[in-house]
Amino acid sequence: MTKSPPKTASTTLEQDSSGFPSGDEDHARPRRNPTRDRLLAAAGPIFAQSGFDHVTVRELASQAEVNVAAVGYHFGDKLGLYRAVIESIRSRKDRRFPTPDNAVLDPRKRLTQIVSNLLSRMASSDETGWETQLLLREIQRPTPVFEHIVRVIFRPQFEHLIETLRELSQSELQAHQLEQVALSIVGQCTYHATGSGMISILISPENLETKFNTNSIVVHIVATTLASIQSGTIQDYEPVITDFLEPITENR
Amino acid sequence: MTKSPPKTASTTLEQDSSGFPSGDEDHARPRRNPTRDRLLAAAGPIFAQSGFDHVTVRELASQAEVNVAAVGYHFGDKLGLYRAVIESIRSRKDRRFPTPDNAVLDPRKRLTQIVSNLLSRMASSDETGWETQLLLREIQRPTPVFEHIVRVIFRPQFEHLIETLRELSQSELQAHQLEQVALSIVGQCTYHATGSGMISILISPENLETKFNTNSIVVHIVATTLASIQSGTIQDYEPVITDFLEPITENR
DNA sequence: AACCGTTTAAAACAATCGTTTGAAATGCTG
DNA sequence: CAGCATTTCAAACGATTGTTTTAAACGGTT
Repeated sequence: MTKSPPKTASTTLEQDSSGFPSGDEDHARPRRNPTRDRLLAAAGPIFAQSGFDHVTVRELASQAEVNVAAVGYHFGDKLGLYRAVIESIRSRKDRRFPTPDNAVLDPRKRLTQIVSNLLSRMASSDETGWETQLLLREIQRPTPVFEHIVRVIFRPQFEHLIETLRELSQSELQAHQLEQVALSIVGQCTYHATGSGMISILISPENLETKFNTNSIVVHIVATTLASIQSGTIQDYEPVITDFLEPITENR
Repeated sequence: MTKSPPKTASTTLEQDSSGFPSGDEDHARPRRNPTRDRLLAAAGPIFAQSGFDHVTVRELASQAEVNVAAVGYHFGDKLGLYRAVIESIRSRKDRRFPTPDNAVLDPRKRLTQIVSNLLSRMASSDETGWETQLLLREIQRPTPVFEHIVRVIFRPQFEHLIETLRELSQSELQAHQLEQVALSIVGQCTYHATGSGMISILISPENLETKFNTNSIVVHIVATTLASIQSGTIQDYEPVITDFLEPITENR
């Protein structure tokens, strides 16, 4: 009864559909604490590698060289620590890419840059890689933090990608077509990251090294994207394929 | 000591790097047994929905209305039951698609059929849907069965897709380019299946229903694929994008 | 009906999970 | 140094996991 943890546990029912600060709270809230920081720093890569469910608090505490009870004391529970990791990712991203309007660049080069950043950070688990991998795991197996992540992290990047595609298509594509192209890009990048285990079995080792490294895949994704959004292609093919489609599917 | 389970547990170290029959074993091995069949039938959709790790043997036994000990008795352990589910998928697939050479069809229509089958089976979890979803989970989080699945289930479909793309490209693309295009297709289908939760947040509800149903996505994927493999497009774009790429990435 | 191998059933097993406890250690203010 | 809040620690809690145990029920053969 004599103790008062700095953060209450998240066992209480959620009042705002996400356990994150709404923006108008006391700033500098994450107080400097050696064990708290050590735990927070160690938790990110561990969560990214194994996913929230498969990570044990004992593994977190062991890697951070703190006591297991430190998780409950500083973050309420395991999910609270996970939320703090997500928040650290967001604040770090905002600090590094404050305003993503480098609109002066050639849009084709900008698209290449987006894809390259996306894919290279997904590929290897280096310093910045674990953040992207953690977000990837959130797509594959959503936690209670999922919706919050999509709104504050994914949506801005998604709209930035769509804006780049809009310039490239010279306003010839409708909004939903731009969204489809954007999702195709993200989907291909995601697949090359999560499906690398299968790809390395399906592709011959020599081609895997020379033709399926990160740069080659970036070139392929950007090339096919540019080919598909150049004038007329999608519009020309759509009715043909729709004819193919109708006789083989019965529902909808 | 008086009992002799039909299947020994897989606790012994693996002798063949996969716990599956090598092909020259006694046929008709899966003997008819009501509780065994009931357990096997119930396990498939459950594994598909939650993944191997998150499924408890008590949930399996409860859904199948059998005792928990039946898992250990008939399949050795939980992984043995999972292996039996995989084997049932494979044998069922071989029976339904004995020889996939419907080469008389228009290759464009054949491609549309492949994508439509892939995507529609990924989308909904109906009778045939759980099989594809189980294989999807295997890609996202591989179990000890992963490599076996890739070799006996994924590789044939992958080569069928590549063969169709080869006909479409009229031998203008190299082998690795066909593989890249095939992976792009599979990647987009996979993403629309696994990332549906995120897509439904990013896309407006009206567009989600009219422009992002299964058929619309099939049309878009096939259209962009056809656009990218028509003569000259990839070859024309590759050097340009490679120039974009070099000044922004430093490694390799 | 008696036998016997096969199958089922309830209960318990050991291990591990997230979380909590209560006391000891620490840090800071007076 | 005394006093007190904060933080750390080892230990244990209750719940849940996959698996095993032991006996009862079943099914076919003699």
